[in-house]
Amino acid sequence: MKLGTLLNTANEWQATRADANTLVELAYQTMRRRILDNVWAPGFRALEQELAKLLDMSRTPVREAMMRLSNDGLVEVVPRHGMRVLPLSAIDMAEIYQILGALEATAAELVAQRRPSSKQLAPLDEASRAMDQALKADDLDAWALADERFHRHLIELSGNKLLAAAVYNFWDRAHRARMFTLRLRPKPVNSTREHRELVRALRSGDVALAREQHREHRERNGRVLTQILQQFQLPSL
Amino acid sequence: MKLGTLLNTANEWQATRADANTLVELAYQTMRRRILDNVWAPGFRALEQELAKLLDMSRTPVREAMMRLSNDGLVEVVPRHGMRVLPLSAIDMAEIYQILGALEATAAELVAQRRPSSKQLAPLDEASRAMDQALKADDLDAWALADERFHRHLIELSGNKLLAAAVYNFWDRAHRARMFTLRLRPKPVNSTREHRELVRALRSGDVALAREQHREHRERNGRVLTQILQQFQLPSL
DNA sequence: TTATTGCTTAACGTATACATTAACGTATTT
DNA sequence: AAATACGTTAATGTATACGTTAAGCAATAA
Repeated sequence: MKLGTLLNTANEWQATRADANTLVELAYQTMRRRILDNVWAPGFRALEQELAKLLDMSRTPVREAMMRLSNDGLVEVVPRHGMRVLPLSAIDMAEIYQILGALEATAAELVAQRRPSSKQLAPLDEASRAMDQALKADDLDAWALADERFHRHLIELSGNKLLAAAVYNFWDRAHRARMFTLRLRPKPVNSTREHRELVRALRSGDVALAREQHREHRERNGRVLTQILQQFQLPSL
Repeated sequence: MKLGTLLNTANEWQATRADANTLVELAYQTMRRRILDNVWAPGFRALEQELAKLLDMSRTPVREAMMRLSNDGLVEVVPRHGMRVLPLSAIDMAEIYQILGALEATAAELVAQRRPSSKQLAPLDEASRAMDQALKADDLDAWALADERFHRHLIELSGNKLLAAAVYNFWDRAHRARMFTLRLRPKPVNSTREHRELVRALRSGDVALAREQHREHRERNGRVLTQILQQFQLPSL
């Protein structure tokens, strides 16, 4: 309780976002989810008015939500053509994974610098185990969830809030492509090993190693994804 | 004509932002400039209505502009207290420079990978020369401009547009602190040398060296800045 | 047939009216 | 005197009306 209070006073404005029962928030979350879940596939178009009717509100909150999605890089808004869910080109994916490589590697470095306790690293181990299990059970969705859990916890451990926010933003952009290619690429049998190696580097406080390991991890990831996108000629994924 | 048309169809929406004579754009640019130039210092507060009157427009475009500034991390919007220009804590600065270190180092790496021609690197040399000159003339403002030119060109050379956009965003956030500390810190006599060394690494295509050099360059930068902020106890800069 | 011009109208940008919320002061109670 | 409850009101959130713009089409001229 005490802790919660303290955290809230620190940045209460963030709280006003996620939960706030404002219509803008509702519109934003709804539309974002539909895009990420590919219910509104890339190329999907809609006008302010239609969306307003669909969401049962007026154009104003829809507009604001559209602006936020546009800022997130999920849609583009063209003056008389409404909003259009952006396709994800292979080029975009390559760019995004370069960025993620840079940011997450830095996060790993920061974690290693902090000499994390075993307790702090436990969730990473847990996630690694879950990934293994999911892979054995051939449950790729569970694998993806555990993978995300691993990376999310790593980012949080870095302590750099702005970095975390930036990373999450780029994750969002890549999310659809990741899900789409999940079943098209070779089984991620090496991923778990790479994660375990990273944890070892973190535990030993080997800053440079942690950084490089994660950098390469993400770079490999990006290459695989990009190649698949190109292979499948998914011009408008 | 033909050419223009073709270019427009490619990404006309980008054009609609920078120039578009829309009131939102006007409000956004005006307010952003005032914040970056410290006309509206950190802690400055204003209500939608006041701003609307000030900018001679209605609340609607002001609202949208405020939202964009909030997304940029320049202001926060608290429901019944209007907009408040955010202070820049030493912690924020440290976080930002960690991010910039990661992103710009990756940019340097990408440039080195591309084996840039002398012609492509020329603007970097020019900027370095201008920095030297400015330093000799004791013109810190000119120095800062040349420094920014150098870094901007480097980023552009990387070819990663998303990375560039991300970097520019974080530059904006750090801008006020940079300007503020420009005259409080020791003269950046080493900066030019560091830039020249980086250019050498780029020219020779030494990917790892380029990356590390830029990383450390930004990290030193960040440390200096952060220390000054702490020293001067600028709790609400 | 093809290019150009003007008209129609859908969509949006902006203003404004209205509803909702919470901050603040006041009064009442203990 | 302190605390709490309540009403007032300022500020925001949302809806809607209105004027402007440009996309698309049709008609006309080359």
